[in-house]
Amino acid sequence: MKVNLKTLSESLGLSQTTVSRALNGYTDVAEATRRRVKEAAAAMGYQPDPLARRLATGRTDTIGMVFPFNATEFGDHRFGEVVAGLTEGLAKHNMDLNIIPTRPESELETYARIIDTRRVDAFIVGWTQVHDPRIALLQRRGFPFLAYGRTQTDKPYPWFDFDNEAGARMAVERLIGLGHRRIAIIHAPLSFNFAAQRFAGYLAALEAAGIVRDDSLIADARLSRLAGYAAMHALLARSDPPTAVLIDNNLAGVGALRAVGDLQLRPGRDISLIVYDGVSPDIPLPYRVSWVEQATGERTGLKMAEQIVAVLNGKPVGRIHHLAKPRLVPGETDGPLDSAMAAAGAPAVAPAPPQAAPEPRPRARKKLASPLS
Amino acid sequence: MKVNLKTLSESLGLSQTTVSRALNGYTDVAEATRRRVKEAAAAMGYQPDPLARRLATGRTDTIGMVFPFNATEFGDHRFGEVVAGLTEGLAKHNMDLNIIPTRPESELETYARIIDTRRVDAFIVGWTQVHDPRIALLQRRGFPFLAYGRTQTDKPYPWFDFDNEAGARMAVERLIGLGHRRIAIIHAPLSFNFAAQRFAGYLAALEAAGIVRDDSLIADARLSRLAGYAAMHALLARSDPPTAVLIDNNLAGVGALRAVGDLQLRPGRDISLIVYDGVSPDIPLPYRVSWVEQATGERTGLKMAEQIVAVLNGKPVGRIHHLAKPRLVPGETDGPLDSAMAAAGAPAVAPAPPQAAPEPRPRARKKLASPLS
DNA sequence: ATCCTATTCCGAAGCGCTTTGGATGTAAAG
DNA sequence: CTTTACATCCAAAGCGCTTCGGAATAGGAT
Repeated sequence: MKVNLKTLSESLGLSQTTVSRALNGYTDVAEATRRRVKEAAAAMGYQPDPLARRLATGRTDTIGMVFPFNATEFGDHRFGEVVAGLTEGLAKHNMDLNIIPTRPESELETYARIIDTRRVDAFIVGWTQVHDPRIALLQRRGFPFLAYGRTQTDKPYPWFDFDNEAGARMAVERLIGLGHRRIAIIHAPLSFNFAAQRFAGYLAALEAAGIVRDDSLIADARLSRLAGYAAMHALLARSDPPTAVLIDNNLAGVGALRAVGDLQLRPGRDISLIVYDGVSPDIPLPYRVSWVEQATGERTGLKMAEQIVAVLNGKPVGRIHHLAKPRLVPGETDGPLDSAMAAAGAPAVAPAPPQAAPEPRPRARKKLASPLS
Repeated sequence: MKVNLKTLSESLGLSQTTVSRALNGYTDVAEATRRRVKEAAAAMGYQPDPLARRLATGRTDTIGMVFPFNATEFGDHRFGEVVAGLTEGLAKHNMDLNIIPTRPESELETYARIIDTRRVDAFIVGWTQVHDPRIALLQRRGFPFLAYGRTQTDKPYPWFDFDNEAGARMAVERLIGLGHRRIAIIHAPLSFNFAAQRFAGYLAALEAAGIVRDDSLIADARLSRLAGYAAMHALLARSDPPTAVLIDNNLAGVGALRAVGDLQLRPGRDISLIVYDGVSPDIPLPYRVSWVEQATGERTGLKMAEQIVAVLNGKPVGRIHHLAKPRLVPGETDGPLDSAMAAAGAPAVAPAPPQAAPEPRPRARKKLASPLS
């Protein structure tokens, strides 16, 4: 049978008030009583009805994360880690994370609906844009949230972010240190906060080294494997291809590495590659990728959980910031310019691509039939 | 200011009861009154508080889907489609879908917790196992759910499923029709309902054609790209490799195709491949994959939404079933056995793999250094 | 003996909605 | 003119919990 506060308190000979307060850790209840109550509650399997509790307190103890579903993959491999960390971190505070799916075109309406129906206490806003309408909405409505990635707005707001600019800069500086000058970047749309920042880091590193920016080495690519593939393909098909490339996200990174492989080039020797954020461990690759590592997703999630709790506890939002420092993890996909040069001068080491008759081919030169048809 | 039933009804000079009933479509309120109420509600921006409504009705209008997060990808590309369809279908009934993340090891506890705290009206249980403890739990607790994929249990329960056996059978029959005899399968762990069914279809097709089952052509692979890659690699490294392979899931499919590519073999000529469920459109591939198509994820989701609504409306669960028929979509990755034979006899057309000296190589024979270290 | 101060407990009022079981008024039926 | 039958509307009782504002009891201080 259903045991609620009423039955519990009656069976204990106490008032509902006292039982409730005992269970919720108020100090105005004797320790002995509290123990009795707790034991009885456990014995009878009492579980406070969260619906009732919510109505009474106005809180839902749930954090929302609206997730726009397109028909492709459901986020990258980092996303899963972050969610896992977030879940765990929130659990410590007896809170739940809810992922609320939405069609991409009605994302804003979904936010509005969730706010109106008070289904969550706060949001976590991911994949922030430089100008983010979701954050504008949340600020206008005065609804608590934590931005996962910064954005541009006058009003203060709480955020978690990585030092993307520093990370990209480190990566490019390393490539420069290896002797590279023709350094390309494949970046996600610059409307994304992270892409804009990483791009800025790329430019800063070049400028600091006195390398003039070459716009033809800058490839704007959608956030997808396919786009990364196409972009890398295009870069390598040039008559004067870059000797090094920074790919600013792991999805495009997978595609870019694929393109390099399809062209029979060997990363680290024929061309140097650094992938921001690495690639999913579930991608079969014969080498370790050089990458810029951010804090692991789990740690990120845990930290964000703390932050969102702080937000809900009324800590001034202008004070809730965390900037995680990235780290460069050298792998086998970057190397000194010399080796690339040597390779370029030497006879073909890499065999011809499939379907093409073998021929000496210093570097990818001819435009191969693109798989993207 | 906050407008609730009380203020609304007072401003209208009506009772809360009438306003509530007017808004909720009861027939015992005059049409004129209903109109007045609705207009006022719209004008004042009245939104019934779902928390209060839930407490009163006991329903949450939310369907839950607990999702175990491992640190890798967040589901395959079909998952996103299904969720999208589900969301849309539920929206028609003013219901929401909630994805509830959990650590894989505590999945069952998460179910229990959600049930205890009555956060959702019903669950959708995905990735069903042949013997599924989650379904056992839900049945024991008498909690409504819809299984996405069948399972083994005595008690009747509602499910949505694909005719996996027929699908696999069709695929293998096609390969047989193309002349193949040495047909391998790379399958997910058979504890998965879909894998067991597809495997059964594979065996049935072989048997019907009088081909003796060869256990060495049966590869058990985790549900991942990497596992598919390794499995295919192993199959092709044999001295007597198969001439055709059925891969029973799209994740392993990507890996398998990758392995074939890395070995410089051309699918459809050197070896025939059919991937159950196709591969993500975001994978760069120079050919169209032959695959077994199930209903699109969107349609699947929509159908499931209807089903779960039926469950909640009390339709007998033993009557809520849907078996979707798969369809074979021919692509370029399968072909007649002859071509494979011809290729095997002819001089090497495919160049040697990178890092290995070119040599005539009829078919993948020597074990290449595996990228999986 | 009286007054204070803790300490511990509890009555009752919500939170905002749904729903049961009438109450009221009006028109059709007898 | 009284009944009966609808058609409308509403008072009040929950749903199960939290919390405000005391109340009661027991010591200690005066």
